[in-house]
Amino acid sequence: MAGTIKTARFDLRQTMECGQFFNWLRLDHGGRVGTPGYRVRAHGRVFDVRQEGGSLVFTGADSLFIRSFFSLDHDPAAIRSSMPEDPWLDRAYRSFGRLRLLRQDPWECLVAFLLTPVSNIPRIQGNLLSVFEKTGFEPGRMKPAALKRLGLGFRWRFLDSAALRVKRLGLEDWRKAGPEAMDGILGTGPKVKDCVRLFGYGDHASFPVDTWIRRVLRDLYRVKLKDRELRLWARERFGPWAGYAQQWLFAWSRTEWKPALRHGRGKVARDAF
DNA sequence: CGCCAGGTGGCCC
DNA sequence: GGGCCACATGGC
Repeated sequence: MAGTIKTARFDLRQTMECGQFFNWLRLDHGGRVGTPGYRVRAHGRVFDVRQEGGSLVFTGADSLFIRSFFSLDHDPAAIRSSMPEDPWLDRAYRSFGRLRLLRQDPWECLVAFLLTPVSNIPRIQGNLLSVFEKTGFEPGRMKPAALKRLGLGFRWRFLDSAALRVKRLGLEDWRKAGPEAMDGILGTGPKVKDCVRLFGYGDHASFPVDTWIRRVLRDLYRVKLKDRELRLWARERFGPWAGYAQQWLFAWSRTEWKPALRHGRGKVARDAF
């Protein structure tokens, strides 16, 4: 299974590396000209994909799956237009407006985001790879003793709790039960749940508030609200596609705002932008 | 080599 | 409900 799909306003690298999804490896392209490719593990499959100009080139999956996984039916320009005028959003959109929110599998997505609390993206990615190699993401193979040896820190308990819960229902029924099936699983606070709603269940109005989004809204938008209200404020402001705004702002703040903060002797927080 | 990291749960008041 | 704090390690 291989193929090519023409795309518009799509950037594979932004999509893979913006922080919504961790289950990929960059393929060494041996010095060839062109964008680096990725080996992707998602929905229990493995496929390779790279971008050549306006086209997505893939092997190991069929085009229907690729269209769905990469949300090629979404229209970023229309999504941006559905939101209000906003200089900060403009900035973020200018840099990351070609990413697409992926359609991830809810269970794989939950496993990944249970590894995120007080961690960092390189580590999350490494941890996720270890978990896959050890368990194949099968709840039945997620034994405490095995999880403890993977360098997950305190997060091994979260996976253990999730695996226990899912084993009780069965993976298929658990998936079909929707986001409420996360209730009672250790480690699923508001942030993790919002991420799984957004990235795993396709709830595009969801707006996860993490440390970077919190800073952006506080220091740049000058919104002084608690996290709980911030989520609603953002949903209200950005509308049914608020999840895209979240991802644009998140990716931008980490890659462009954060470095400027570090070099700015502490005071460029807002005015320099 | 300290500091910090896509938070959360369990206390205390 | 709000304000602490430990949580277990690795990345930089």
